[in-house]
Amino acid sequence: MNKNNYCPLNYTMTLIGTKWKPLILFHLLEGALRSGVLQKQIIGISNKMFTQTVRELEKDGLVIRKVYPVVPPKVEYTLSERGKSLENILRSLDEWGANDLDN
Amino acid sequence: MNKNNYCPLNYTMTLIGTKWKPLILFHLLEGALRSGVLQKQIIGISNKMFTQTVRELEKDGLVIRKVYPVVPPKVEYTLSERGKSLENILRSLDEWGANDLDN
DNA sequence: TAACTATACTACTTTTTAGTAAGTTATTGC
DNA sequence: GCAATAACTTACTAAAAAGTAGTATAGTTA
Repeated sequence: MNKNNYCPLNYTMTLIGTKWKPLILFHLLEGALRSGVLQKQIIGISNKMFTQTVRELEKDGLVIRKVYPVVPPKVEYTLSERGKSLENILRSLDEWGANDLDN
Repeated sequence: MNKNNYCPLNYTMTLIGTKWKPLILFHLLEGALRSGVLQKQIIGISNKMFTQTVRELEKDGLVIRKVYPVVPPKVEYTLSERGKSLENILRSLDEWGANDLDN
């Protein structure tokens, strides 16, 4: 238990509270995606941040990374069960933003 | 419309996606709080980050800052309607963290 | 008159996050 | 044998977020 965990909300934020994580998880809600396809959907992300972010999500058990041993490489990302359990939150965040933008 | 807004979720994250914002909003769900009381509830926050963060939340219209012209100063923070509309999200994030910590 | 109060501001430093640009891999198809 | 491919990886730089420590305020109370 680190010092950020006295409040569960804070713990949640350490897992998904960065610029790109929620966006990547959100795009994976629709199902598995090849690395390159997913990356193209995340407009504005650099190659470095994409790889770094999905790897962190993998390390935290929110996404599953499946590598096919072919050349050129093929890698697919899917949400884990733990990742899927964020679905309501991710959709709520998106909906809130959509409503708020309407004013 | 800036470049982060192509997805509403991303827009939401620019409003509340920092270390302390969700935590401060969460603690205000219970009602108005004096500045010092609120700050003491946010364990680990520095004085600077507290002031800076509530002021940003005020600027974004998520909290209301009420100043009483007395000495020593008295300042109260409340959620605005816009801030209150985040209630479900904030509680969901907290609940998700609580469940996840249980494994 | 000096300490105390609650709130905030400032300058400065450190830490974290993000971006750029180039290189690596191993096989295929020309 | 050389370019094209998809998915990284690395070194370096830049920008954003957060932390530390000190200062300001102006009435009230000892």
